[in-house]
Amino acid sequence: MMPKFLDSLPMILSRSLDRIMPVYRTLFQEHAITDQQWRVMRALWEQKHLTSRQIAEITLLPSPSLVGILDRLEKKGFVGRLRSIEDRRLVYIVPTQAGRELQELMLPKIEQIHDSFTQKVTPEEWGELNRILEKLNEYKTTSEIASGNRV
Amino acid sequence: MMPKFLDSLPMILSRSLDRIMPVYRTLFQEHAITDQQWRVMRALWEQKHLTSRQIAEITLLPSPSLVGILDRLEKKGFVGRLRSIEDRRLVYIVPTQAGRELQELMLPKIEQIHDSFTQKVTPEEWGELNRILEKLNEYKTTSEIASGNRV
DNA sequence: GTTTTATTATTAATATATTAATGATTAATA
DNA sequence: TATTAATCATTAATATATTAATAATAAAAC
Repeated sequence: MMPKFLDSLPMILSRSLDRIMPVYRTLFQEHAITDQQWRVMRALWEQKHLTSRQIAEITLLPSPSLVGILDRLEKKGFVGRLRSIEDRRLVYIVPTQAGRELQELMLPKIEQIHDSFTQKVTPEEWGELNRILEKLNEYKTTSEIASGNRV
Repeated sequence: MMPKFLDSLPMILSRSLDRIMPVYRTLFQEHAITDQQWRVMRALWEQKHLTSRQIAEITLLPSPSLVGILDRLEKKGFVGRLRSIEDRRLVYIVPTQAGRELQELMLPKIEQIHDSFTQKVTPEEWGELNRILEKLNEYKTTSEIASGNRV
């Protein structure tokens, strides 16, 4: 009855990420950027610009982290910051020419890696994975959990 | 044909973790410990002691991070460090009385949360999830990926 | 129109991740 | 057994995560 620690949801997901990320990271290192920095560049793909907030939502990166990540991407010359005129609270993040070139260079290989993963399972299994994870992601209030309700 | 960024394996796993961890974190915060600190305490459950290296393997926490995590758990009085006599390179991590009490206190609620997740899907789906993730975790050399082999 | 409330990006403080390197110790080998 | 190689915990340097707070600005309410 006692759930094995190693079989808990956080552990099985973390274990998968631990196995998967090194494959991507080899590519990232060739271009001297980090996982998070690539996430930002990838989000800018086919976009003229995005606000910091939009990038945080798309990439799942927390806003406070994003400040430093964008600082470093800016220093590397891959993005620029542009303060909005209509709403001066907003800051638009814009990929530079070098940023676009990096995207063009990396995206095919990223997709290649992605394919190498999806092709390890059948299309049905890939669909199942997404469907089951979505089901687990469904919102449940902490009060429900605290009260021990078995839904 | 172009895989959607948001549907990539790292993103779907990260998104799940982002949804799941806050549920656990509410409990962690009640006891003023972090995710990682709980992982260590949980690994010590029903163990007299574990080496730092063993804990790293079980918890998936990187060794360099573990040093600080153990420092803080030690300062909180939940674990102790014991240098091995047979092999003086080893350091045994031992839960203190307070550490045991924390485990006893938290474990039932942790299991309750775990159940609340598994019960969102059928037993078959839970099995499928684990099986599919295992399949995706299977090792593939970076050279295979670089060469673009479709296995 | 002025006060209040929300929103956006950011800072601050602490904890952790990543990669490479190091000191102490033990195992392996010539 | 003297040397070399491997192992364990740790440090160092940089990047990111988490939570709370703040400054600037905009929207809402009065």
